[in-house]
Amino acid sequence: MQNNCMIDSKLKVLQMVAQHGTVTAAAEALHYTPSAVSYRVRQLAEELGVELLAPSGRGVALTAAARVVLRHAEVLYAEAERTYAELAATVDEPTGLFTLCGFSTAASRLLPPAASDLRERFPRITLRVIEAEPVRCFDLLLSGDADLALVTNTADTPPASDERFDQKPLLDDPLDLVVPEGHRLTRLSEVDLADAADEPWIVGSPGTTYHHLVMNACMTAGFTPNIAHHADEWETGTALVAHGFGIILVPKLARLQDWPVVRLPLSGDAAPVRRVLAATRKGGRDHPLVTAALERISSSSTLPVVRDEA
Amino acid sequence: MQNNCMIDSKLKVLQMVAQHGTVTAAAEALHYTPSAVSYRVRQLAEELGVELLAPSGRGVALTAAARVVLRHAEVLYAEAERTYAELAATVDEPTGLFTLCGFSTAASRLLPPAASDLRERFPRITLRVIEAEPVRCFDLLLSGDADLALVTNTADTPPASDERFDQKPLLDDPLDLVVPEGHRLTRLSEVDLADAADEPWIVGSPGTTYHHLVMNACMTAGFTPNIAHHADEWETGTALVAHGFGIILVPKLARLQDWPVVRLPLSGDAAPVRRVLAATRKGGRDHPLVTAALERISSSSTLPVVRDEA
DNA sequence: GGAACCATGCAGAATAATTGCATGATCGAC
DNA sequence: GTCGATCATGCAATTATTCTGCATGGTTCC
Repeated sequence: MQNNCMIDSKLKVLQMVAQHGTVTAAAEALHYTPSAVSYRVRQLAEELGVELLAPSGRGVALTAAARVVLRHAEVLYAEAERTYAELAATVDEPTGLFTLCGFSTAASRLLPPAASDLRERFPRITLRVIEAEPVRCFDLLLSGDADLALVTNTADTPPASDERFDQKPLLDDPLDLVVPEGHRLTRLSEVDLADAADEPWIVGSPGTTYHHLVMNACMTAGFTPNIAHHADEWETGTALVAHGFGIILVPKLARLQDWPVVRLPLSGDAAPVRRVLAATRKGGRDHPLVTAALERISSSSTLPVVRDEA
Repeated sequence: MQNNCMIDSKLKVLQMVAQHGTVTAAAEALHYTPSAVSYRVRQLAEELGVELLAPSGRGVALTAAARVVLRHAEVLYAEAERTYAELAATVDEPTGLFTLCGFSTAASRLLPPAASDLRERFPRITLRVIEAEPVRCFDLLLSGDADLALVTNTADTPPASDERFDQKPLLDDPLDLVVPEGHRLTRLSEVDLADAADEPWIVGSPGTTYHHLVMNACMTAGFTPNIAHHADEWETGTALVAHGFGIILVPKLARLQDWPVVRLPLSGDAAPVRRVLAATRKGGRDHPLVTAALERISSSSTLPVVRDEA
């Protein structure tokens, strides 16, 4: 996808200062130096005839005028994205760089086939895949370093109402229960999450998305899990399970190493899922490369596709 | 008012090429050289990854992609204008240059008092008034050389649907009949346009707005005028009237030199008017300086104000 | 066929943006 | 309090970008 021509880059600088809170952090995100950022914001402020930044502590704070500008900037960027999308749709052979990003599992299981498919259908596009946490995915979208992101919702993730992004539910990734081989639950024909209420649990570190996900799932199923261990990677968790330290929940999308464990699909209404969202910059959802990528991901996935119109 | 920051100036260049048809004319309007315009358009095209201009005869023609870009550019500019307006409304003391323009009569009768009033209310604003034909007024708005224009509708004027402009009816300027002193019509207590059906008429040159205006008025009143002479300036027309060559219609707003003529207000339903419109760039209508200027013009005018919401 | 007009490319000039450091100011820790 | 860390900004030098002036090649009109 092309970079932001159309909108003056000074606005992007201001937006980055707003996003990252400090001039220095904005500079880092833009691959600039702090003094360049400072200079450009000052310049924008002069051209607009208003103050945009005010010193606050050792950093800066946005003025009311800056917030006005940023609110309108969202509209501008969305319109620019729609333009790029429309142009790409009218051109026979889109050209340029298209970057997909997504959290670990998505990056390993969903993005490579989609990218490969796109490369075949649009040979003149250079494709790039970045594995990044959801929060960083949104940063990548905003800075133009990525064009489509697969994310899950976390507490740090922008809300759906954020006018800078489009977030569309893409598919639901159900969670499987992983138990050691020969575990009592493997003898049941159908396993419900509540069946595992008395087991020792292995969850993510407090505060992580995975921790919340498991906790919420258990609460919904009607019990508070007995937390025996913490593990933040599937590999670690699976190893603990294999050695009989407890059980874990893993998304279907996640591939596990070869351990003596059994993956049990969960049934019942409370069967927990991890919802995968497709995020773009506002206005970029209809870009032909975006729709092609999402189509491919939806159609090739064995997971339930969310047919919701966000 | 501030110049166009926010939107990349390359878009303005493309818009100017579209508006003026040739690279050379666009360059002139932007105070650039043709090669600079050519360079910038090429650059925009490269950044967007599309062709924007194609050679056509000895000039250039816009591609479909260029038209797509321009359609979106209209939205961008409108949003930028709304931003400027909102910023100016939040700032206690607007600063900068504010330019009013209008056709001759408006420039001499309506703009000076409005400008004077603005200068008093906004001392830090530099005011500028430009007298220009309606068509050029729109060019001035587009190029940012003017911020508010008083125009009348002509055949060359952009239609109300043009998304680059806001055109709001401001006031109706009724046309008076000008006859020599002692003319038979001066003895009537009320004069209808139809009463002048048999007089020799002095109108503008064919094709001018004034010509159309008079012709339409007469047609509406139910007669085809007997055109004896053509005069494009009030001064000339009045002189001809004074010497008994015929009669003319002049807008109430127009001041006439001291000739032995009588101005007769017209009554009746068919009483012709010249509608004065206030034009701004799209989105600029709510700028505090614009609203202040229009308020002043409306309130100080003895002419019927159009209370229409355009 | 020639003159006028138009767009574009290129080298050099003018302009603008960016860096690298130095300064001053604030905050937290000890 | 004082020191070190963090942050923003200003300035001079460097670097990148943009613009001009002219030359070229194509097109139209007379």
